Amino acid sequence: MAGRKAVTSQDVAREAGVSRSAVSRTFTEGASVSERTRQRVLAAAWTLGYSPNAIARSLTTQRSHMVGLVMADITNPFYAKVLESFSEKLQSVGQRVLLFSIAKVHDIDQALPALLQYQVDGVIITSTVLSSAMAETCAKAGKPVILFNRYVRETTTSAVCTDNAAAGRQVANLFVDAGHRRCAFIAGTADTSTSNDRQRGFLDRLAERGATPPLVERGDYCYEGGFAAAERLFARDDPPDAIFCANDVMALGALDLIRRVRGLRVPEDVSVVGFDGVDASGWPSYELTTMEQQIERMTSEAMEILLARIADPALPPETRFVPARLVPRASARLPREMLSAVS
Amino acid sequence: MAGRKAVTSQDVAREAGVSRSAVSRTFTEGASVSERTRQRVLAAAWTLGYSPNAIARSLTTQRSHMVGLVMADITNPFYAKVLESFSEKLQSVGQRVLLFSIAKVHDIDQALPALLQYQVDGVIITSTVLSSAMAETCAKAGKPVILFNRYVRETTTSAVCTDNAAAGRQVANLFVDAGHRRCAFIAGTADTSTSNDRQRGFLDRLAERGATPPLVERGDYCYEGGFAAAERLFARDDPPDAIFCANDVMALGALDLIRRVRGLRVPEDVSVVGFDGVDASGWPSYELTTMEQQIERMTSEAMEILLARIADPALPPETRFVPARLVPRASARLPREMLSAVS
DNA sequence: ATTCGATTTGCACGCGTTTGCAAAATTGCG
DNA sequence: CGCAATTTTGCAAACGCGTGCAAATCGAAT
Repeated sequence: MAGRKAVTSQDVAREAGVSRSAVSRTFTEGASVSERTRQRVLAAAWTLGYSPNAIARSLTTQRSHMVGLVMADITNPFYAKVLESFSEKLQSVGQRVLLFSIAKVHDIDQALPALLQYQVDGVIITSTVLSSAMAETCAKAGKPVILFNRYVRETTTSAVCTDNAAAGRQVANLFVDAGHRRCAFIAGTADTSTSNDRQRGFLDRLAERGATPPLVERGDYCYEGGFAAAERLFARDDPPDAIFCANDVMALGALDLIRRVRGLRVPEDVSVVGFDGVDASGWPSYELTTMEQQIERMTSEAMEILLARIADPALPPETRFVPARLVPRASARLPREMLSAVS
Repeated sequence: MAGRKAVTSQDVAREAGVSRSAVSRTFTEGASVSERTRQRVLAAAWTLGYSPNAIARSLTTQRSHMVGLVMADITNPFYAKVLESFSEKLQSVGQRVLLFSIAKVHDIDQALPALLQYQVDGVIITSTVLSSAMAETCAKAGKPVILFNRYVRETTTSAVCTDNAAAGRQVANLFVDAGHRRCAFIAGTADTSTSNDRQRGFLDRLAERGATPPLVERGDYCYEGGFAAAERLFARDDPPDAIFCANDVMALGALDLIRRVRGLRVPEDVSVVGFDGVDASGWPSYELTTMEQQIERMTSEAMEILLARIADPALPPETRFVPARLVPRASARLPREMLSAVS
C-alpha cells in the first residue's frame, strides 16, 4: 500500500529544481556546492525521504565500504569479543561488516568468493588460513586480506597474531619455577597453528629446562573437550601436577573435572593455566591463571594494516606479533620470585 | 603488479566470442542459454578468473541478497548463539549477513538508515525496539523488519519473542510449590521488555499465590551486575531464600557471590533460577536451573517470517511467541510433584 | 560597464549488471 | 526441402549514482 518505488536522486533533483549532479554533490563530502542549493536539496530530500543508494554509489566509486569478516566459532567468548571489537572499530571508520560465519575450517574457500563478489574493500579472517590459491586470487584482485591469529610462511597476506610460542615458553618457565614435576598439555583442534605454536613453545622450553616431557591430550578447543581430556589425564596412575590448556574454555572444563568431579584442590594438587583471558576465567568459581591475548591491541593493529592497504593496495603484506600477558590467579602455584618468567 | 582492473562480463564475452547477455545468462539460474555457449562462457570465465559483480547485479535486480542483522551485546553467550544461528540459516538460503553491532540501545536509530542505504532485503533486530518513525520508514520502503525478543503493541512490524511473562509465572509457581517464603528478582536493564515481562509474570503469579511481594534488584544483564545485586540482597537482615534472575549470566554472578563469597549452600540456603540456557549454566561449578529460550526454534520462526515477507512485501506483520522450557538442575529446590508448574 | 578569476552548475558518459524484445538460429515434421 | 514452432542470441535500455569537463554564474576590482 505504501510508496513501493524507491525515491532516487532524480526525484530529489526535480523537487529541488536542480540537476542530479547537485543532489549527488550535496551528499558527497567535500564536493563543490553552494550553500543555497545545498539547503534546497536537503529540504527536498527531507520531504521526499531520500537517502542515497549505497549500492549504486559503490558501483561508480569502486569502493563498497564493506569489509568481509570471516569467523569460526563465534560461540567462544574470546572470538565473540574479537568480533565485537572489530565491528565497533570498523563501524567507527565508516565501514560496514559483511559477516561470514563458517562452521568447519574448510568452508573458507567457499566463503571467500562469496565475499569477493560483494566487492568488499578488504577481508579479515580469524582463526583459519586460506589456501594459497585463494590468497593469490585476493592478491590479484588487489583486495587486502588480514589473517587474525594465523600467519603464513609465504608472506603473501598480512597477519596479526599473538606470539603463541613465546607464551607457551612462558608457561613452561612458570611451571618449572614453581617446582612442578609432571606437566601436561591440553591441545586445541589438530592442525591449528595457534594450538601447535603454544604446544611447541611449551614443550621446547620444558625440554630446555630439563623437565620430563609432558603428557599431551586433545580437547578440540571446547569445554567438553577440556573436561574429557582432563578425565583421561586423571584416569592415569601418574596424573599430572600442572596442566597448560590451549585455551580458556578447555581450562574451565578441566578445572570443573578436577575440582567438582575428582574433588582435587587447585593449585595444591594441580596447577592449571589457560589461554585467552575470557571473562569467566576471573570468576570466583574458577580463578584461572591465564595467558591473556590483548584483543584491543590486536584488533587495532589489524585495523591499521587493513586501512592502510585499502588506501594503497600496493603496500606489501605485513605480519605483526603481539605478546600475550600472564594474568596470575589462584589456579596455578607461583614461583617464589613471582613473575620471573621470560623466555 | 597484479591485474588491478577487475575482469567484467564484457571481457568474458569477448574471450568467449559471445555477447554480454550470454555470459550474464549462464550465470543466472534458469536463463535461456544453449549448452554449447554455456560451456564456452564457463571456460572463458575460468581462464579469466571472472566472477559476477554482486553489487552491479543487485542494482538491476533490486535484490541485494543481504539482510541487516543488528545486535546488541554479542558478548552475552545467549546472543552469540543467536547470531551464530541466524548467520548459519541466512547463509544457507543464499543471504549475506550485514552485521550491525550497537553498544547502546539508542544507537539503533542511527544504525538502521545505514543498513537501509545498503538496500538490504530485510532486517532482523535483536533485543531492542525501533522508534515508530523508523518503523514507518521501513514499512514505507517495503523492507520487512523482524524484532527478535522484543515486540510492539502497534503491530506494524513482525516479531518473534519468548513468552517471557508465562516463563516468569512458571518460576513463581516453582518457588511457591517448593515452599520458598521470601523471593527476590534480579532484573536486567531497565526499560527492556524482556526483563519487565519476566518480572511482571513472576510478581503477578507470586501475588496470585498469596506469597509476599519479592525483593527487586537490578543487575543490568551482566555478570558483575548479578554479583552486585546478590551482594545487596545478602547484606540485608532478611535475605531471600529464592532468587529469579532475568538472565543466566547474572545468575552465575549471583551464584558465585552466594557460594564462593558468602559460603552459603545452594539450594539448601537459597534457590537460584536463571533465564536463557547458556552453556555455562550446565557446568558442574554452577548447575543452574534455568528457563531455556529455544534458540533454534525462535530463529527458525524468524527466518520463516522474514523470507515470506521478502518474497511478498505486502504480507501483514506477524508476531509469534515461543514458550521457554524449564531446565531443572541443582541450583533450585524442586517441589515434591516435580514439574507441576504450568501457568 | 567591463574584465578577469573563482566558484558553481549541468551535461553526458561510465560503473557492471539484467532483461524485454525482436532478430536469428535451430528443430521437428510433413 | 519448406515451413512453422521453438530456442537461442544480441541489442539496447535500464538500475542509481559519481565525476570530468565545459559552460554558466558570481564577485570584485578596475
